[in-house]
Amino acid sequence: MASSGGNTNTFMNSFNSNYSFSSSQFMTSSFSDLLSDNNDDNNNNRNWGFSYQRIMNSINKDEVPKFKSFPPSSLPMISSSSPASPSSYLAFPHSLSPSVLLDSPVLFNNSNTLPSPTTGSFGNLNSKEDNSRTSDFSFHSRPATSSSIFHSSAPRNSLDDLITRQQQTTEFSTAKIGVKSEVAPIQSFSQENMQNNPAPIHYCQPSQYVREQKAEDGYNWRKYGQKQVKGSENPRSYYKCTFPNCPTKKKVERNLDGHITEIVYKGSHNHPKPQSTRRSSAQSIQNLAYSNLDITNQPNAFLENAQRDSLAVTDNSSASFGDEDVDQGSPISKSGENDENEPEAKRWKGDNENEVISSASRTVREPRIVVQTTSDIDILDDGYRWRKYGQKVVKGNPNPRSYYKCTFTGCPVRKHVERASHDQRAVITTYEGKHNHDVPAARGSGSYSMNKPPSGSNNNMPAVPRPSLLANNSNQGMNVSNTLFNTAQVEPPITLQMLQSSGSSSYSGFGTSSGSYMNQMQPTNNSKLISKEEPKDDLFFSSFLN
DNA sequence: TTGCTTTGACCCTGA
DNA sequence: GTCAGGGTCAAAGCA
Repeated sequence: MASSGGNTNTFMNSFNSNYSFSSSQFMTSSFSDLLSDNNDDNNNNRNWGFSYQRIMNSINKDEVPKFKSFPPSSLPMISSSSPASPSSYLAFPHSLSPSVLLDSPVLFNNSNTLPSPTTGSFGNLNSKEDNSRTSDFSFHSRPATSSSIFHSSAPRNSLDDLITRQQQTTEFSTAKIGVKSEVAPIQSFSQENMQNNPAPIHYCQPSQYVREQKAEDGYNWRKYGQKQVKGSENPRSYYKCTFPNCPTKKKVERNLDGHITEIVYKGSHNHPKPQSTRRSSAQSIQNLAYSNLDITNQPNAFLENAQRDSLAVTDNSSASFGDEDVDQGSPISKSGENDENEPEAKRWKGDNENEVISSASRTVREPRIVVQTTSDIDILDDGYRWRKYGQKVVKGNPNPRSYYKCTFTGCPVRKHVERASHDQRAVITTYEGKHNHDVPAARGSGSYSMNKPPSGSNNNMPAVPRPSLLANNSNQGMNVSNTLFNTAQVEPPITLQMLQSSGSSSYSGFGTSSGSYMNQMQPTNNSKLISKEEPKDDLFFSSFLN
């Protein structure tokens, strides 16, 4: 954290996204063991699940493993055929039937599952994949997806409960934070890890992957282009929804192994999810998890569910869903409308904006799933509304710096966000100026005002709408974290790590200031999603510790 | 034959 | 005005 003179406050936040655990381990170890079970991988700056690879690579090839070396956590789809990073899998013992888990409303608590923003669903479980999973079932301890899927607030119990919670932890760890070496991860995986401890991995060739991925979210996509984006080894594929006149597109980045490292959705489907024969046997995760959250047809319902259930909305939820929701008064349904209201070029501008914003999230979640916003106004993490007015790669830092202005009329505050050159996991948010207004209230949520700092409080920093969990956070930390969170896509579930850390000072960065875990936990999508979640989690963890 | 992927070229935008 | 980069087009090839 640093101050750059005047009203400029620079904050740095560092986090580590590499936390996951083996279910097998989980099954045989106590949680305390899991908590204390460190893994050297954790010290390797593992950023699988980090689609920000290009930046990473450009930063320090020696320090930052490439995707080649560390397959990112993979798809948002729970598919054995998906070449998800081994590390991203949560293998279940034979004794624990996958089908049971899948069928368990507990495991996939629909209230907390979050579908792909635009598709309203996540991965599918193809029948053939089911076969492969019968003996070795694995879950993606995935980011947006997994988090969404496993992020449950409903009361649970027994094994499923544990698994679910553990999954939450996994997911959260993977997705969120950064505790890097300061905190012993429950277990961190890496490709090396997996090589040493071969686990059931179901790889498929990239091409195959692509094909299968087509229907993973329940929609049919046509690939219309592929590009090698600069600074990244990962080719980016462009897909269009094949439904006539459907404007939805998505960009998918895969690493060389074919693992999806990033998915960016643009627009929303204007049609029901096509019935697919492929989604059969085991039912797709999306069906299981989002049976009542199909935003495709009921976009508003999605957000409502998300809010009601304190769901973690995927990444740019704030920039996409949240953004659209808040900015335009009506939730998700706006996304598509937005597309129509803005010229294509501008929409893409907005997309880029999201790209930038979400880029940071790549460090914490992989792959990130972004619903492209069509608005060029973002409500970033801190509750204020920002308009991106520029982006630039400044000297000394290969990472692009996104520039934002507060959209409040007459407000001079600006900020820029960039990833630290020395540590791709560190995000630097620099604020300039003072807000001359209160935090704008989010439409329909009132969460902003609720979390708004008392008037007269230090207004240097954008007020951060964060509830109790953030009580210990400094504004500075919040700012940073907000940024991170905003990019994180998902409101992270509280994890065991958090529990552990909350009561231990050893967990540096947790609940403290910048770089704190707590900070990063702040939902990107603002308080609207966290308001109800907190109490639950508090109770949840309390009970868990007991 | 159909539908999809691949891939090089072109277009657009922003620096 | 130039250049770089991302997004899209569309022909060719494949299953």
